[in-house]
Amino acid sequence: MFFANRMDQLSQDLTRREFAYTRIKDAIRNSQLKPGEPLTETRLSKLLGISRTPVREALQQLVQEGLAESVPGHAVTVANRTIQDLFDVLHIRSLLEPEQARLVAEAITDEQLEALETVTERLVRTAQRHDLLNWAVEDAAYHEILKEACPNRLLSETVIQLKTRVHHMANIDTHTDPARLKACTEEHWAVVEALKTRDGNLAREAMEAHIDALTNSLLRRISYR
Amino acid sequence: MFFANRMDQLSQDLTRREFAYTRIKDAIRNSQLKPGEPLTETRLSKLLGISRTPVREALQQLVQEGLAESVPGHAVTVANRTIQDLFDVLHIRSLLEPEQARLVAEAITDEQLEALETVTERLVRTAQRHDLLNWAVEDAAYHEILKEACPNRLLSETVIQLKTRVHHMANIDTHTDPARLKACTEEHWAVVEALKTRDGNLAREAMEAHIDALTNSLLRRISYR
DNA sequence: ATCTTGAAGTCTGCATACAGAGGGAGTTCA
DNA sequence: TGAACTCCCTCTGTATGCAGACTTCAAGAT
Repeated sequence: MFFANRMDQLSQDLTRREFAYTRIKDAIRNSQLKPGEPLTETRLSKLLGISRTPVREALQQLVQEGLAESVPGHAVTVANRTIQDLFDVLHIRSLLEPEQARLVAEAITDEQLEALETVTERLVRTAQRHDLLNWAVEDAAYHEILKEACPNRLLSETVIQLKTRVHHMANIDTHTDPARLKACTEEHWAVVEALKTRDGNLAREAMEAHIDALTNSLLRRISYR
Repeated sequence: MFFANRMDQLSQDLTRREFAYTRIKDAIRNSQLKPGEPLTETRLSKLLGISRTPVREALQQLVQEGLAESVPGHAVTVANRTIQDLFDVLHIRSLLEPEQARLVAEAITDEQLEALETVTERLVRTAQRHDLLNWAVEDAAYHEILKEACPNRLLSETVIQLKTRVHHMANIDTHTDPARLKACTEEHWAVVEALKTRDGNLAREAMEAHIDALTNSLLRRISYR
């Protein structure tokens, strides 16, 4: 279960709420908690070895982030996302991320560029091993750097929030396809290369290409069903 | 204070948490709670006549929506937004809302169009009276209809979320200028007219013009300082 | 056979108790 | 005078208690 080693709740300087939040979120992401499954406060608090209060607050946060759903006066359940939700997110990302790339290109520092290259190299390595778990971790780091480098922080935060919203669908997502994962990583490289030129339009186009590729891959995937 | 008549907490079928949430949010919006002001749980719970638990949950929600800020192990404070935040939000809106308008134009029903006209008429009336409070209410209703009519719900929800994030800055916003309020309302009309043609591009352009006007008005306003 | 009713158990929403952290005033020491 | 320390008070984070709502399942009524 997702509380395999529950001991780290004290070793970290996390609050119990943050502890519960990350554990439950991870469990949703790797499908240990399945869509539609009720997230009973008592059950979770027992599993996590803490009281209901921080669990309850963690659940509230998950609901607001769209990973869980709450019917008033009823148990919180794991959100049941559809393919359409994936497309909806991609559509919004296609509006936001190219512009984000443009802004970043015009503001990124040398250190940030370097960090971005390091992370992208790690993306390549995890992609080669088809290590989806760590690929996702590096992808998050990638976006974190973009967030730092983007003058419009809210824009970056919105992008990240959108991505987490459907992150637990990674298994239906394009990334289950090894070839697609490789291509996706190359697209990341292309964006980094564009950022290095500090040409806003180039970066925007590279990111547009990336989102388009994601969308097309997903379209192809569902047409095969 | 914002708890002027605390009695309606029972008359409504709201949970205590929702009650606290709306009260505190309204108080932030009309500046009864000022930016930077600490939102002590005990104090608020006494003011609202409820216990700390639902207040705490309401505060958490406000923090996640960006209306309040939380330093771990420290009191939640009212968010201190800057003019730059307004511009950041406008920038994102300029990316999202025109596309939303396009999607809505291609999907809106006759009934929704009618409802939109009704609301926009009310916008005109409140603008004429310079009734900022009710103007905001109607504006919210306007966006609510767009949300219903938009095939990409998440897009609409993101827009609304962005707007609420800086809503409490309405006093610095363009709307304090009567002429601007009138123009803004006319821009709403223009969008509705475009939607009536069900021409996606027309609607997109009308919305673009609206956001541009908002941005320019804000730019002019701050250059006068 | 189906609908109604009801009783037990569970769960949420809320209140409250408690411990530890943090901040401030006053005091002590340099 | 100023720096540091201590005590006190308040506040947050968390645990737990309690009441009402809901579910469930089965027995009884129609």
